[in-house]
Amino acid sequence: MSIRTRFAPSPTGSMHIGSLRTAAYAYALAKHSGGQFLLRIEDTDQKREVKGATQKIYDVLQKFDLGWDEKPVVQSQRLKIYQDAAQRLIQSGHAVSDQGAIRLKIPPRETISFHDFVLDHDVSWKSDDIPPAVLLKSDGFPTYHLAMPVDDHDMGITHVIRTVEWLPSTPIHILVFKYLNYELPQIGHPSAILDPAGGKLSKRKGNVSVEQFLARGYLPEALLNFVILLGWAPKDNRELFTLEQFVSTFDIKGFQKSNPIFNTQKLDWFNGHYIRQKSDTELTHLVKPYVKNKLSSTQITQVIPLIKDRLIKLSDFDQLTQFFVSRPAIPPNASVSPTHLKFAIVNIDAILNNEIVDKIKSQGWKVGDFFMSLRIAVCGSKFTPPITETMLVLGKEESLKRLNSAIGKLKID
RNA sequence: GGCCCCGUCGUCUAGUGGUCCAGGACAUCUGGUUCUCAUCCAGAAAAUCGAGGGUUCAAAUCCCUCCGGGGUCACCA
Repeated sequence: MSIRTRFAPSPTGSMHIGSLRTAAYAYALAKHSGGQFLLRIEDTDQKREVKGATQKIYDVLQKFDLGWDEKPVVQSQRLKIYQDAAQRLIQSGHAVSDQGAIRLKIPPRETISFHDFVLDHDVSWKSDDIPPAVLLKSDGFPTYHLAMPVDDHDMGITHVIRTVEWLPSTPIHILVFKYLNYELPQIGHPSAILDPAGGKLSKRKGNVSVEQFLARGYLPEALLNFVILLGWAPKDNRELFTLEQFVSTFDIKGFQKSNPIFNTQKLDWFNGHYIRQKSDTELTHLVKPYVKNKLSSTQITQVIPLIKDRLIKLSDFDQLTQFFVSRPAIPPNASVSPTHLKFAIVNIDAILNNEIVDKIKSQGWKVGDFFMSLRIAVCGSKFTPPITETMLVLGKEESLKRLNSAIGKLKID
């Protein structure tokens, strides 16, 4: 029998980075063995539902190539099914009406346990510790505790992957599966991502939405690679994974049981790495939505090779190329030699043709010193891409203007 | 507080009784390449394996207690 997993988000806003990770795990578990990865929209709380959120879920999954099989199941379209299930539970004596809602009846003095395939051991509870959870709300909508067993059964889910915060309510679900005469699927609880400040990573504490990371210039492949390694690792210490590679090496034995802290330093490294993997053409295309300064399309194309090794996020583009659009101010106390600049003006063609080094040396100057003078005069910064190449992109005319302007300013000072 | 989960370098982790005085990656530091920065390459520092007891010839690996972290106790998921 093939493995069937599902990703079951609630459409309550933009997708959480942790949800992306859970989706990737569920996807990999299914696809590793050629199974199916299904999608379910858990929209049973009318108050929390956000319009457009469902579409966002589809968009994000597609952006990360986490394609799902079959038609997504939408819980709000299955109300009758849940209501019938609740009635059956009442009839079999396992649920009771309570002020318009229907609650699960908890059997006394029983031990409820299951084998968690992520934790890799049994977890058990005394039934007396379990609360009589509401299964069907008075508005006729099911709670998660009813909808999850019913849907996972109907969808033929074989393996449920959800983060540890669900572990405490698992005995409720086990009971519902049992009383509905449904076979219990395999259930596994990967760790929950923790906030660096403590507690679980939440929207209130910072940037946790996938959209925001994308908007800040992180590549999907970098985000995915980063996130799958928060709580999962292969036995051979590999770090770089495409989705396909992740799927093929995925193994439930790779789950780490402790909760990882969401430290994004490594994400930056992944992002820089994947940016450098791109061709100049691809990168030019990718960076365009982030270009807010006034560089023309041609200029962007010319500049990309110069800044490729310096980009950490796509959104760094403007900052790294600022001196292309605005004439820089010469920083005070900058060590710029007017003699260097005059020499550069006279020899501008040699500079642009990359034939200047010997001439610098024959002047008895250090090559580095000379270029630093140019760098500061032309870009107003001590840190830039190679200055000759930068001037080439700037053009002869603009380069001369800046050199002359710098000389003028230096004289005034 | 009750119940439940977890505890290896700052961070993500490898490790399932001996080959571990614990390996990799990020971050950090140093050196090399380079016209600066960055990239790239090389190297260093960094974990008494949460603590204390056991079991064993032998424990990061098994057991117990404690401590610490996290989750959950909604007609939210």
